[in-house]
Amino acid sequence: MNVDVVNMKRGPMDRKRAEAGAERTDRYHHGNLKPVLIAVARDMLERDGPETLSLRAVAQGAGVSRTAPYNHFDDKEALLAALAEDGFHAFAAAQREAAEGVASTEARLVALGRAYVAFALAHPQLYRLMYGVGVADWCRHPTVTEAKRASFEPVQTALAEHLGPSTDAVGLRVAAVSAWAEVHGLSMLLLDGSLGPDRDAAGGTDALVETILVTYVAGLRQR
Amino acid sequence: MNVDVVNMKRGPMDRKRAEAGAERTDRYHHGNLKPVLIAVARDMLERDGPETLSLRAVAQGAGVSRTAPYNHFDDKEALLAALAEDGFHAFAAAQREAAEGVASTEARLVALGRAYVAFALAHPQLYRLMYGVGVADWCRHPTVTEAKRASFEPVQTALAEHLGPSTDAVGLRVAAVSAWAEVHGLSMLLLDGSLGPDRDAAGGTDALVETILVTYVAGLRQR
DNA sequence: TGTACATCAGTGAACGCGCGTTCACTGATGTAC
DNA sequence: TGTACATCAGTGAACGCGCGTTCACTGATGTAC
Repeated sequence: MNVDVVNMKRGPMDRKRAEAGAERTDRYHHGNLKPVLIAVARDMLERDGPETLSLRAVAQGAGVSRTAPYNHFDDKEALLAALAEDGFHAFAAAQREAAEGVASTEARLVALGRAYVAFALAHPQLYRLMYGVGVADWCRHPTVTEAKRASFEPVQTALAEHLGPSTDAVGLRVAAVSAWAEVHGLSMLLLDGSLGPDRDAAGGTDALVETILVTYVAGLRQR
Repeated sequence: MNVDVVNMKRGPMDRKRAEAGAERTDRYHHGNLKPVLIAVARDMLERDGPETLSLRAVAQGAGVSRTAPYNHFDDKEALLAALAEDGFHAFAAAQREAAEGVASTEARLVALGRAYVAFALAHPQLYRLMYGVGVADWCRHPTVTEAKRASFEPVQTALAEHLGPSTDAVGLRVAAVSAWAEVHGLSMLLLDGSLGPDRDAAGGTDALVETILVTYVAGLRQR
């Protein structure tokens, strides 16, 4: 929990106008509620999962009345959408960072895969939300879909380089879907506990992931 | 909806003891409630998804009081577990059927993958439930875990044959996890709508799946 | 064959809960003059 | 600089709902004698 952020409210802080960088928050108008709601929701999401996250609990966690969030989000789904969108942006940043400065395309693809699974394992419930668990549809929130699409540019670039210009657009797209399926499937199986015994048998999660990624990438050229 | 099954109850049927094969059901003791609950729940699951399936609605759908299900299931999760377990048995049967009589190991692996994705697409919400959506844990229901494990025997056998005796137990296990991740990831991405544009670009869902499977299996030998 | 009785598998009422959301409101803020 | 006023962003009460589950009960069944 972002206890610090939450406790800023109602604290015995100065009643003067905020200095630059030091917001006062113990007032009727919170002044900073939207990001606080998102931060609290993100923490609660990881604790409870998207299926049972409740808007009322988020409001309470932010120290605000149950209805205050409606000044910032149309409804509960809009808050979930904001979480998912932020999630894809953070994921995209992690992907870019993983690819940075890795010259060999094989090594870059493996690094991207490693970062992919690491992100899912670090934020399990956020990852599930990003892929639609607990939400009927992201259709009403095209910004989520767009953020998702954008987050795949690093791997698409790496794949295009790796496969070379002889691979046409459709072939590239199919290869990207296949790679996506591999890491997404592996992440989901790790998250839902399907691979309990296999993690140990293969010498730990990292080793299992590494072996699978290296083997997968090695198999890419032969087509 | 299994309307026939449901409507059997309270119908103007004979009040005599059931003849073989013709159950009378319009009586205080339903006599057939457990399988009817499961059938109704399966239909409602596909309509509503595991997140929002309600035990009360299932009871009502079976034409029975809200509390009647508690004579057959400890709680809601036990009913969901029964659905998931049945799901894995049906999945296992589909896998065995797909593998049957296909001599070449490459073709058999592709056929198993095709049947895998086809099962997920045919029963999207059941498939999601089988992989833990809407349920905290299958730990309390080891029969589900066992049914899941057993359903992977066909692909494990095929993989062992395909890779040959030079592959050790751990290598085989890792290869199985990788293949599982590929088809599971592909299925989930298809189900959650992530591949909307890609289905068309690749010439339809079947073509996309086929290309990915063939390419994946072709890459298996080179390691 | 008849009867007592334990057991099974239903019933309806009720408990207690948390949920998303609407509503009329009000305190605080910032701006125009 | 002071003041009127529109707007913003909170409040608390309430609505209406569906949920899982418990409880005391009762009708139906099947079995032992």
